[in-house]
Amino acid sequence: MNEQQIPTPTDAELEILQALWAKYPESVRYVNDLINSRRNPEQQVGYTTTLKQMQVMMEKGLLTREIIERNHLYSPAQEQKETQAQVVQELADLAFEGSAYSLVLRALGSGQTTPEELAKIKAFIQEIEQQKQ
Amino acid sequence: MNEQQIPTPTDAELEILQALWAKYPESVRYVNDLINSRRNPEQQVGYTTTLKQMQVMMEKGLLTREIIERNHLYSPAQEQKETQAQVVQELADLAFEGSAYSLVLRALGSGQTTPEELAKIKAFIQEIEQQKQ
DNA sequence: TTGCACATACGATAAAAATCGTAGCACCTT
DNA sequence: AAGGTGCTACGATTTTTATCGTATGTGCAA
Repeated sequence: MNEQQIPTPTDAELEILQALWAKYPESVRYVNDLINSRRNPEQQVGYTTTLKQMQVMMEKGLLTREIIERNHLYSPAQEQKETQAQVVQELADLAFEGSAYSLVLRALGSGQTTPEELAKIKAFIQEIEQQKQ
Repeated sequence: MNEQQIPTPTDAELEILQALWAKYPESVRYVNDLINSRRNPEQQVGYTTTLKQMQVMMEKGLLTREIIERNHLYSPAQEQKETQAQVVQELADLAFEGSAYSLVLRALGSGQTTPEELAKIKAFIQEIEQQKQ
């Protein structure tokens, strides 16, 4: 029985994945430091917490591990874009009646996108439209 | 001390909100039925579960309630678009390094958007660009 | 007026997610 | 060789989220 299916990550797991997508393979120490550098002083998380989290993630199939000269180095099991597609789909189902379209509209509506980004998005849409025909 | 801040909804709470955005004010029964109609037979949820959930949501400030002729009718406390903007932002932070832009790209990349929707998105971007200058 | 049929309130429990404490091992430094 | 430093393993606990059982109330139909 090949356990093919990878569960979609929880919030804390996404935080860890984000650290690893930026650079991998990497150590627990690296991930823990990076995470804490982005958190308020009040909600820093202990090293063993991150360690345990990553061990669990390995069991779930979210991470892989290699041991090089006694160092444990972890990597994401899926590519960033796969996981991202997964979580976007999930959010669309949960809060946008399954429509990626209205999710996009909402994201654009936030006004946080720069003119350059808007231009790139338009270009990307052009591309898709080209392909489709 | 005016408790202004509304917490971002959990998954189960979003499911309930989605039911109410479609039509409100409405009863617990309505919400429970609608939710179950969208779920597999195995994971149907009991009436009291939904009831409890909605009572908690009221305490959190996510829902409001009015009592009309002994019927308890609930409504979302926030507009749909506000909550949606909130959860999109949260997901962007968690899985897209805070960038709504790359979230949009990923959502578009899923290939689930129809040509019509793509056209509308382009039009919407035009609008934003107009406003900005 | 008895007793369903349905509704709410609320405590309890279950399940899932997140955090931490402690033990134990290896290596370095003195 | 003794102690310090830094790591992993792993059980336990805490916190949050989700689900449910039971008690109780009210109107309506037989």
